[in-house]
Amino acid sequence: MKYDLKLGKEIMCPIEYGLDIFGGKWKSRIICVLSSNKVIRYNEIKKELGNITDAVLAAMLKEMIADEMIIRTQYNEIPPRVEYALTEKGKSVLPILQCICQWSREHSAEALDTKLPACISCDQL
Amino acid sequence: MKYDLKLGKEIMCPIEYGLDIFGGKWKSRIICVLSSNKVIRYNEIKKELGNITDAVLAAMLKEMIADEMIIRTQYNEIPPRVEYALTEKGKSVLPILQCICQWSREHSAEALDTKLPACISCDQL
DNA sequence: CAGTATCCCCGATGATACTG
DNA sequence: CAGTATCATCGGGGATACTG
Repeated sequence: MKYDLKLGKEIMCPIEYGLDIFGGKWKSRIICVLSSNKVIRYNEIKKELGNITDAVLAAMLKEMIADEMIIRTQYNEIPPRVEYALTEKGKSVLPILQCICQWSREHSAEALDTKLPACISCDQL
Repeated sequence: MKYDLKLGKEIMCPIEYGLDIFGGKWKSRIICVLSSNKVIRYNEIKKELGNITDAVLAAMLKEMIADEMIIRTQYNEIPPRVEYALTEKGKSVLPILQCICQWSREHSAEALDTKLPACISCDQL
């Protein structure tokens, strides 16, 4: 959901804003990965996420930069080096992700016959 | 995301489970509406949500029943009367929604030039 | 290495009509 | 009243190829 900052369109309810920030298939995972690495390079993120494509990863990172959830630091070397890290705003969602994670663990066992698997990313929260 | 209970497929990470439960465009709103009405009828939910269509509302309610987030009570009267209410599991996500709501209010002002609007549903949390 | 550029697919959501 | 049935749409996400 694009709430174009400049145009100030798409007035949204608070929960929508939150879900736009860390919802979707990848953003929460990216936050998790960044949370356990002070700084991390593009290809390391990609490796940790396993099966994300470049197009999607690049798009997610771009949105998250615009949302001020992460910062991108580019070193003009050859080969290029770019590092990503959580901003303070980014770090501030970690407790929420932990809450969701804990809630899910507590309530999924009843619903699913199986327990939720350990999650490489969430478990490092 | 359908994690068919019977087939037990789609093993997911905890955060995914949570986002499946209350993520998406409508579920969190439905939970909010139900949280401020002990019981509420189908058309009342629809009215409160404003612009949801029957097809989508019915689908959401069905999923949420399957997830054991809400209960449906049907009275065999004419005209039909059906009431919905949050289960204990459903109520247990309210603190999380509140967290998200509060976090959004605290952090959106910087990003958006405008404050997030009061939200009929969230504000009753 | 860290991405862009394209093209494509599918599932979530919406519109509309109909019914027990 | 409380839905179901169909069809249409839209965009998030994916596949692949290419590049400074």
